[in-house]
Amino acid sequence: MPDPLSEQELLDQERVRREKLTRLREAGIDPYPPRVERTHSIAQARALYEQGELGENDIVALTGRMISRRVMGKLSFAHIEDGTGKVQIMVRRDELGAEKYNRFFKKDLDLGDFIGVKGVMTVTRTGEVTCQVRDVTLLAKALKPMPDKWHGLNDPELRQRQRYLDLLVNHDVRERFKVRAKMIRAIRDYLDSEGFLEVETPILQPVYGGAAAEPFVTYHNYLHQQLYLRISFELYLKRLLVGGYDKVYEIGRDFRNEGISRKHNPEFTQLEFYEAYTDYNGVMARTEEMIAYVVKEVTGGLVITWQGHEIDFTPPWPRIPLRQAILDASGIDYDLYPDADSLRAVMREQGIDAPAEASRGKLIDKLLSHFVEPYLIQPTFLIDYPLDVSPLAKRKPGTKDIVERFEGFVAGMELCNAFSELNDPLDQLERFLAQGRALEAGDKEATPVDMDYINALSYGMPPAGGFGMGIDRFAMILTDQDNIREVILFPHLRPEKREDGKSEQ
RNA sequence: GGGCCGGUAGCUCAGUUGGCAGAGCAGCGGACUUUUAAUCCGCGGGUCGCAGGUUCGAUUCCUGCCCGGCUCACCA
Repeated sequence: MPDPLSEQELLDQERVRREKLTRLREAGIDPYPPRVERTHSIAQARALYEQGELGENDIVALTGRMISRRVMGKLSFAHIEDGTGKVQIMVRRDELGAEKYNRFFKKDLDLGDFIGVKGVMTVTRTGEVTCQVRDVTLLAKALKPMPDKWHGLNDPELRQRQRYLDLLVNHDVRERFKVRAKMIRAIRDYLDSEGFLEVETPILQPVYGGAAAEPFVTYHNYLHQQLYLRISFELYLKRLLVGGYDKVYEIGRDFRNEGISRKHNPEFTQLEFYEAYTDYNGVMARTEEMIAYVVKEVTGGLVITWQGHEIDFTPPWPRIPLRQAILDASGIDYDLYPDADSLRAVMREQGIDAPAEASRGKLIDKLLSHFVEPYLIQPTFLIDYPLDVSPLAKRKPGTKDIVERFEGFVAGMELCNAFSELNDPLDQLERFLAQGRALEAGDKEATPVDMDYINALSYGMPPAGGFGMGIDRFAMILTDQDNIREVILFPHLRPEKREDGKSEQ
């Protein structure tokens, strides 16, 4: 890779900025001074001025990036921006001094530079709150030109790879991640106020489990131990129920070694909570309550717009048995096909892709994703799932192969997944063994047997309901985005290709 | 991996039915004391993704490749 700082590689505009840097240093000005004088954030200064608390004798020191400049001879206007907002500054030659104004302000400063200004707050003839500047200092020089001030940065690849530029220039992106943070804060507020304990469990796990996914594998050099990045928190959180906590939750990162798509990133943020002495019906009610609380906190109401759809989160949400939903949408009643082969046959008759190696549960899941999921725009619970794809869920009484499980769908996406937790250690062991056999038979998403978890269950786990939700997807819904990359600051990207064709990293 | 779309100045984009490569912003020089996408005058800036082919001539047409986006497949 060429040295990004070598003279050879400089663009014309970068070369000019380097020359300014040299001039500044020759004039005894440190372009990256260690100290900053600041009395107010921009938002504070504006607010105080508008409240009449900053008079014409109150000197403020403001800081920010210079994002626009309009030089009109002996008078100039510019805007500076910090993390709280932007404000216009007015710079007069006779207030700054001819030397400093003509050379320093007009020539050596560029758009993108961080500057400090001292002056008084005032309002211009056009009514804009403005800092009338007595002195200007350079806080940090920018050596590269900013993206287009009007059109911003559109190139999707640059926006993801150089997110700092995207954020710098695209204010809606900056706002989006504030909404995301607010959403997560509201989730914590809700769960904390309901008596849940926030915990942290291992990311590096000797045995992975709790979901159907391929893991990332890593290695501890000093223990000579193979480890996996977690694919879920589930088995650790339920150990905490055994330990005596009634309500626990964790918000953190899961890692799944799978494809990237509009709805998938290899590492993603998950919320899981577990609650003793309830079941999936209780969890459904709590889900509605929590989501409604968060939506209201973040947006102010319960109805939002997502990609042109009005979505109403007002509880209660419809609860539809999975079998019924698939029957209504596809005409296929999977109860009539008690094994994978017969179900596969009827699916293929209808021209639906039905892989030979898929289990009955996976085929049902295929029907769900094909016929049902894309159309569930309004919040909807599908309930009662096949047992063979739900190895940690409690069997529904009176059934053989149905479990008490629901998934919540919004905006055509699976948002959350929950069930009555299986707490029968012997049943759990049998299901683990079935998973283990599937894993050995080549199902890469099956999980291995976790004997310590069986051991924990053997000491007794209270009846409980558990819940998992993709935070990123929820953020997509609340920020009106249709690609998960837009709500992850640094989404996973394929390695950047160099000119010689070798990849970096 | 398949299909579709794209890659032209730092940024956002036009354009060439094959004939000197364009605009706005940004930059440089100048004018300008109430602008705010400031304005006005002047200037610089390009491997038109890469390679090959057709042609007197290719940024434009053809082939291959690279890179990216969307989508399908994959994916609980």
